[in-house]
Amino acid sequence: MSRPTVAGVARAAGVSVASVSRVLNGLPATEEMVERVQRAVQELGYVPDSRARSLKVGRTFQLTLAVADVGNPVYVTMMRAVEEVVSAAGYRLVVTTTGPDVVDEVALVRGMARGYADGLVISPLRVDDDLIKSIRECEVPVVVAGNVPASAGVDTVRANSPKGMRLAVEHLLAKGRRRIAFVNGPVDTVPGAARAKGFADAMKANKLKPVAAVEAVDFTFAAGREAGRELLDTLAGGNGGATGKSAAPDAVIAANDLLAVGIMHELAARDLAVPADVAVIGMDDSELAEQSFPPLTSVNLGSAERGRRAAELLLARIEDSTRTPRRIVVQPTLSVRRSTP
Amino acid sequence: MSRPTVAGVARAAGVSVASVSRVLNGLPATEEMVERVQRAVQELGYVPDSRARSLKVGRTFQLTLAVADVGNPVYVTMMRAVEEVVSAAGYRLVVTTTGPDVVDEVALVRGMARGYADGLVISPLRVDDDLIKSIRECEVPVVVAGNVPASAGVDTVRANSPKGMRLAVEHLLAKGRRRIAFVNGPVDTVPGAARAKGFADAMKANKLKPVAAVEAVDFTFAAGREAGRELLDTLAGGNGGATGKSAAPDAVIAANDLLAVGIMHELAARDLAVPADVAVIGMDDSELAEQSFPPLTSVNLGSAERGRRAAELLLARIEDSTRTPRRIVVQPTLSVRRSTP
DNA sequence: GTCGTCCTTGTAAACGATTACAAGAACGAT
DNA sequence: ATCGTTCTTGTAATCGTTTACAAGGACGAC
Repeated sequence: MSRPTVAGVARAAGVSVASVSRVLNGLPATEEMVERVQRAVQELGYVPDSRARSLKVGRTFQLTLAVADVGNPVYVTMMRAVEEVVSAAGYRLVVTTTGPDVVDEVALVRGMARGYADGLVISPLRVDDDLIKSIRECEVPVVVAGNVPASAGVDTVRANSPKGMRLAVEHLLAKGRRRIAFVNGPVDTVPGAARAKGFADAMKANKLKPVAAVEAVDFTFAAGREAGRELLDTLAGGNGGATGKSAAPDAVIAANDLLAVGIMHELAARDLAVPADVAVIGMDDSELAEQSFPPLTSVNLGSAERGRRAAELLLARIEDSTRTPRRIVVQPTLSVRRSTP
Repeated sequence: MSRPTVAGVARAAGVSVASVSRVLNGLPATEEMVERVQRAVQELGYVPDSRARSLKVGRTFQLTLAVADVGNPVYVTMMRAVEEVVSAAGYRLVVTTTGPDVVDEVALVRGMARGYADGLVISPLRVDDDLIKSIRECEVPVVVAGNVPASAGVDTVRANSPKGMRLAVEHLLAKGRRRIAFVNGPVDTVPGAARAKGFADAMKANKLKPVAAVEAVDFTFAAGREAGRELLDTLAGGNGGATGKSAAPDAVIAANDLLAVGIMHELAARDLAVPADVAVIGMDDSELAEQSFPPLTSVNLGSAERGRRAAELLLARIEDSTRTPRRIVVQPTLSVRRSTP
């Protein structure tokens, strides 16, 4: 015996399919009708088929959140915020992961045309014209949690990296650190580029020259550790053979928390104390920042708020597809912990 | 102009809808037919509607992975493994999160009847008869990544917690630690219960008495920290007024990595050195274990392999729904890092 | 030339829901 | 008693696919 359908319920209740559908959707019906249908539904254990329903009504009541890397704790913060907003609005949230390649992101956005969900929040690492084009042409509303050109004409919620960088640099400066190094992620990514520029500007504004800057191969812990190694090796070498503390920076800023934690491991391996010898600042202020040891001072780029606002933007656009695109930028704060003096 | 359908393509190509569908699905057709249809598809930018398709064929080519807490790094390991297997088999993976309540899990499993996906991998924290019943009656195949009674008759892949505990205890013993404390998660959860029993058995087998055991309110970092506080306070009090090191355990085993890291923070706050004063062992061997400082010795309960096997089991059952349920248990190993001597 | 076979293509009926429209019932007002 | 209004219910069309079935064409064998 296969799954009951609305027709089966109708038969069991001795009413028409239309009536069944009506009581199921809370449309007006007599008490007796409601009673009979609900009894039949109970009896048969009927559950409506969402595919059929969404085919007819043109909505799935599902929303998709696409992130590049589930291993990056900044996304769990964002995910929680998005989940909260969309579930309050009666949507299911499904999460998919795209990986670092822009082509996969384009494929995902194009794929939305298949009708998987009513909307998409995407946080792309890399952005190119193809991706922007696919977003503009997407069948369903898309909001970008990240930075795309205003000319793209899409809803976005982004962080203010430059200001975040300024917070970091000035905090270090206030603590008397001036030999500041920077470990970025890949500079061909959107956040990587933004942070590179933000860091350069912040340093210039404070009349500082970076003691070194290295680019990790991605935004992961392993890459951070490797970048830390490279950073410290280079510095030791550049000092004409001097080794160890003398040549080391007295502070390093990392483009995200995973990188920062990787760097702290490398510092520890070289017996450099954090924050006594080297202060470390991360970015994202993810759960990892408080879990790391020492707890990591981190620039809070507002990932929770970005998630929340992105979700709200998406819901608003689903409601009214003609509204003019908004570009929200959320302001950073600094969460000071023990990795800085 | 709205989205093109197969009818639109058929009109544009001057052929029938059946022919369009056939070439789209790779069924035999003349070269010319294929040519014309593909041209029309290109021209109109046609993308098939997966809702309609799956309504007709009864499959969605989506699989769901449901986890309790996206913030727990053990799930990212598992998620990666599942993703790899299912995408290789041509399925999309969607991830949803259930929260800690069993009723939400039941709702999710029941909800699968709506046709969201062709199968489900679920890793429930808490299991009751309702949940088992819902799994057995589920319209789509379900495999449980976790422990449910054999009588439930469902495919499961689970860890061997008792053996894992034995690895942990014996490692500590080999290092000369005998004052072993245990921090568990909620004992009304499946992993909590398994680890409680595993720990007790392992201690007994080695003729040891636990110096203390506390139960955290959940499996999170914050709960670990709080449990660490409670543990150390209790011990200090129980020692008749003596404070600090003398009363402390010389080793702590935690039921997962998040708890372990929380405990390490509390130890640090009390100037207890890891591993010199207190050794710490976590479980799950998640990414957090290598990211923490000092890197955490952790019992690898095989989350990646569990994910992989669970996904394979699911695919196999989708293939053949009559096969007899399998119960796979994957064996633990110990990843020794610097939190133990 | 006729017939049978095989191959390609088209027509129309599903899949399981929602909903426009029509029909019937109930009821009060005239 | 008749009519009009309102309210409830049923019939049937529809969403965008796939696919069973039938029809037509090509071709070789007799």
